[in-house]
Amino acid sequence: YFANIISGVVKLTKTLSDGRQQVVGLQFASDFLGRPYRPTSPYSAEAVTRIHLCTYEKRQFERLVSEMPGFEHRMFENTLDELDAAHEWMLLLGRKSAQEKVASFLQMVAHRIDAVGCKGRLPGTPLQFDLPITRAEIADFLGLTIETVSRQFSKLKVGKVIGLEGSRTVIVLDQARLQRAASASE
Amino acid sequence: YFANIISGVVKLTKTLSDGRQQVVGLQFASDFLGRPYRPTSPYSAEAVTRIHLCTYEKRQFERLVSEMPGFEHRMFENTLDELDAAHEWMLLLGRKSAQEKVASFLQMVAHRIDAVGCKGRLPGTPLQFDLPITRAEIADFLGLTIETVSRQFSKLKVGKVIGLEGSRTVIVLDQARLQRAASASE
DNA sequence: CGCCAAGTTGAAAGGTCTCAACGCTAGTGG
DNA sequence: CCACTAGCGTTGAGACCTTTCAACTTGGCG
Repeated sequence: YFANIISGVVKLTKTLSDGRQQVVGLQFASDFLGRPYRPTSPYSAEAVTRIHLCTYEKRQFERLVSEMPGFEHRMFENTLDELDAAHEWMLLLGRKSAQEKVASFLQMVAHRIDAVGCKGRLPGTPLQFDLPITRAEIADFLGLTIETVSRQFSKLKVGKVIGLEGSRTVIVLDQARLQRAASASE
Repeated sequence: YFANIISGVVKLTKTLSDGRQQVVGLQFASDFLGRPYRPTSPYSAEAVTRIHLCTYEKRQFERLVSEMPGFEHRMFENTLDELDAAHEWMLLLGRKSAQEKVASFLQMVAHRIDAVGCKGRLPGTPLQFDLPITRAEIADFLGLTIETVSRQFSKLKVGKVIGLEGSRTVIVLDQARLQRAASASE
């Protein structure tokens, strides 16, 4: 089966035989799910929020490919973008410290939310958003433990870089400092 | 410019502003280089051996796309495979120990070499091959330091899992144990 | 009100990194 | 022919960061 996400968030994970898990992708509204041209996906997908999907079968996918000229092209471009994102994530996983990982994560979420959610946000207003996932899932995403993620959140909070309301709501107090803490690539 | 690799190995890297580097891909003979539909690649490419390329311009690429019906489709499938490989690598970078990383790396190279190089190898013969890259590059690939990579090679050698002739030539003595040391995904 | 899951915090253990010294090999020039 | 040098690789010791294990707190919900 294939699907497009209408609303909600889906995580793509890979797991080692002893249970260690790594999130290899987060898919948001309008993103595609499934592995074309293969019988099975090399990863598992799991909803992290309530979701609405638009599912269709392999057959229908093939019909779309053959009948809509631009369809496969668009899929191709999306896949190229996903590959770029994966590369960026490899840099994070391989070379960044826990502090940088968490800061980068917050920036990514802020960016995605900003692009979608709060169009009417006033410039200058501190950016605020809700994390779509739990600490455990963030840890699996960043290649860290829950405790380390929690400690880094606390550090950023104490340093007045972010504010927290409950454990899900994040307010970016100092975007410049968050940016620097994330150590973007050259 | 775009290119296909005729022979040799190319590494794709991303770098942080302070110089930390991560190899995000290794491209071998017959693989494609370049980022379609974007003015620039989000990574840099560097030859790690003497290479032969077949280069062509953006224009020619576009002509290939429009004139050869199956061309873009094949590119798409290759990209999907690269994405799968990237996901596998994210699991390695985020969740595996140094020991497992090095073992996984050796397995990957052995597999790639086996598929291409020594077709006439007798079953049962210990698999032998030359590493295409230096310790420093392996370290950048695995998200480790040179020293840690070196230590893990030594451990595998002492444990009789592999043998080394010089620093480039590797002989796999115990494929089963190497497999286990690599902790493949479920 | 009390329970359970999620999150936080502390202390100790462990793994990887850093810094430093040393070894090996190949190319160079005397 | 051979010391010499430079680059790559190995090894050791200590520092540092993340993990592990444990206790504790918070928040949502019956």
